Amino acid sequence: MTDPASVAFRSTCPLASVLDIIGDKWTLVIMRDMLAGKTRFSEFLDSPEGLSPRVLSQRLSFLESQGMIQKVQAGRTHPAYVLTDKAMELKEVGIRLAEWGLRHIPGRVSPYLDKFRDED
Amino acid sequence: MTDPASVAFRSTCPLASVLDIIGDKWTLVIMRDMLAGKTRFSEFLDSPEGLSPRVLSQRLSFLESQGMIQKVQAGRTHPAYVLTDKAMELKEVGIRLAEWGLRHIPGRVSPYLDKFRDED
DNA sequence: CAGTATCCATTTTGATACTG
DNA sequence: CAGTATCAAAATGGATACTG
Repeated sequence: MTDPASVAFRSTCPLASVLDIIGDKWTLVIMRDMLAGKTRFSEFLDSPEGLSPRVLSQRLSFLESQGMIQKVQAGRTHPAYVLTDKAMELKEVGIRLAEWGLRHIPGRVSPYLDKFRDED
Repeated sequence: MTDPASVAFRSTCPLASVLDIIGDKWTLVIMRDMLAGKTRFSEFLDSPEGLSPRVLSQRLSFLESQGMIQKVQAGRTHPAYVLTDKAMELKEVGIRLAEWGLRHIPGRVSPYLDKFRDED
């Protein structure tokens, strides 16, 4: 794996630094979709949140540069994006965030959460 | 930004919706400082990440409108901001994010993490 | 001290057209 | 299909002066 590209970390605080990598509204959504089995560019574009190809492309590149995802392309097939082990270590955090959302935000619906939990 | 903000949720997904509330680079940093015992406006401004009074004010108002923090003002004393129980339920998530940062981002330093862990 | 107001630069985004 | 290019619009941010 290549060295992660440098990020302009605001401090040496580990929490703030993690946020410098995944602290936005899109990154964990993309990772959620990967966890749900999506691998292709067009599949991510189809998410209900509706992100643009521009933003998706930017996030994928950045996440790859940070060693969070890997772009796999075998021959002439469609590229597949998969989470690295490093990123998978955030799965539990994602589940807990979603559970918090279910508890505290009315009207949330989660078809996949039970499935994710069971895989642990 | 004084209106009791309703959030423009992008979807009914609980994870995406949580990110619509705390999905940025500043919110969890402010909550971290509250967890560390800070309660006052000027204390938050002193954080090593260096946020402006403008951003701080915006985030505090929004978080209060979302029931994440409470502004406590007794008489003529300085206002104190404290996390609600609802927000405290994200403490464990914050700890896990910080631990991930310590493991995967070189050079991170965390004087308070052990303390936070012990309080659980 | 606790914020708010202002000004302005930078970033981010959306929509969409376009290319291999 | 998998992106990139482009352009305008909007959100966000920093710095700082200012008020009760």
